[in-house]
Order: sequence, then structure tokens, then C-alpha cells
Amino acid sequence: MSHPPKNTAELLERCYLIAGLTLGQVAEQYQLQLPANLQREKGSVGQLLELVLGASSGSKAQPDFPHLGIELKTIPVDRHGKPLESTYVCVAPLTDLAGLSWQESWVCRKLSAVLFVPVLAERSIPLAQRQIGTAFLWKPDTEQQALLQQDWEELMELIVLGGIDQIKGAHGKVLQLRPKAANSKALTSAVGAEGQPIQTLPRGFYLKASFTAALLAQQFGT
DNA sequence: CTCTGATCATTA
DNA sequence: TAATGATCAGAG
Repeated sequence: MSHPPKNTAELLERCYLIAGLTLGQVAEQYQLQLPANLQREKGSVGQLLELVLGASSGSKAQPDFPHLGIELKTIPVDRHGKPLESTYVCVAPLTDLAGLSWQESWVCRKLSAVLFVPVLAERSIPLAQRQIGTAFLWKPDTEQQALLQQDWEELMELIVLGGIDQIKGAHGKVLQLRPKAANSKALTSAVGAEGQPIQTLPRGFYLKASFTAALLAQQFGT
């Protein structure tokens, strides 16, 4: 629907044009149907925003705005601006990990520049009435970068050493590893405790809600 | 199946 | 009620 934005300024300009509007108003402008609820099409809000802002990558494993190196994330918030959910980052690689460094990891690359679009998303509010907030571009500062790197290295070390099935969502301070699959029967290859190949649930990296809460507070003030 | 977009729903 | 583990839809 929208052309990809030429530069960051143009992207932010588009965000400001929709800030304050409801999802229903934006869907109407683009003549799109919103699902009755998110129980089935959980990703529809993100996909609507991708369309409106001109993201081009679809389901490919690369930033939403490749030319700008920017990743788009809608973030559901309550009336106080607190995140209601953790934020998915990317799938976790479980094999062929030799020599993979933080700097070249997908987590580091995707999080180098993230356009967060807050959406008021308390469950009591019908989807069409949910209001889009003021987007902001986040780049991790030195401290945030260090926290992310620490968690990533700890989690990856466990994966390399065959400890993936011991990893719980509670691991990590700001980054967590959780299932990322169609259901609990989906399987992918990984490394077992004895170094042998095993089948396990696919996992993804997520930013904990407490971390994104801090980013929102940093942006908008407590 | 893998990866994208995420939120749901049960547990602790 | 927050957090963890489970799940849904679409593109490729």
C-alpha cells in the first residue's frame, strides 16, 4: 500500500500522521478489514502497521526497512503506557553455532535500531477502538547493549553445551528464550547434553516486558 | 518446516 | 497479576 520510506525522517513522519488515530480509523483509510479479535490473527496489528508504514520484508528474516536498517515493533501498552506483553525479537539458532559472536547475531542486528509503535491494547478495548501512540526510534545505549549481550551469551552458551531443555523463560535479565512454534508438538534440531543431535521445540528470543517498560519510561518519562 | 507478525491462557 | 509456556495465521 505504502511505498517504503526513503529515509528515517520520512518514516517518522508517517508515524506522526497516524499517532492518536485508532486502528479502526487507519484500517478504514486503507480499506482493510480488522479481525473481530486477536485470538486467531494475533499478528494482524503488526501487519497493519507494516503496510501503513511501508515495511517491505514480509516474513523474511531481515529488518522491516532493510535500506534504513530499522526494525518495526508494535508494542501493546496499558493506559499508563506499560507494556502488556514481552516483545519477540527473532528465532534462536540451535545448531551450527561455532564461532557465532554477539556482534553478528540476529538479536544484536535486529535490535540495533527499533521503531517502537505503542498501541493502547487493554483487552477490554475492542480492536478497532485501540489508539496508536507516538512512535519512537530506539537504539540501545552502552548499558542496554551490555545487558543484552550478557544475556545472549549466557543463553547461547547453554544452547551450545546441550542445555537447551533446561532453559526457562526466567533465564536472563532483559532477554529471554521461550517457545516460538505453531504448538508444543513442533520440533526442530538442536544439540543434546552429550553433544548428540536431538529434536526440541523451536525457541525465540524475547525482550522481557520489564525491559521494554524501561525503554518506554526513558522515552516518555516515568 | 521456518520465519514473520505477535497475543493467548494457564500457572505460580 | 505478572510471567511462562503455548498457540494462531500467513508467506515462503
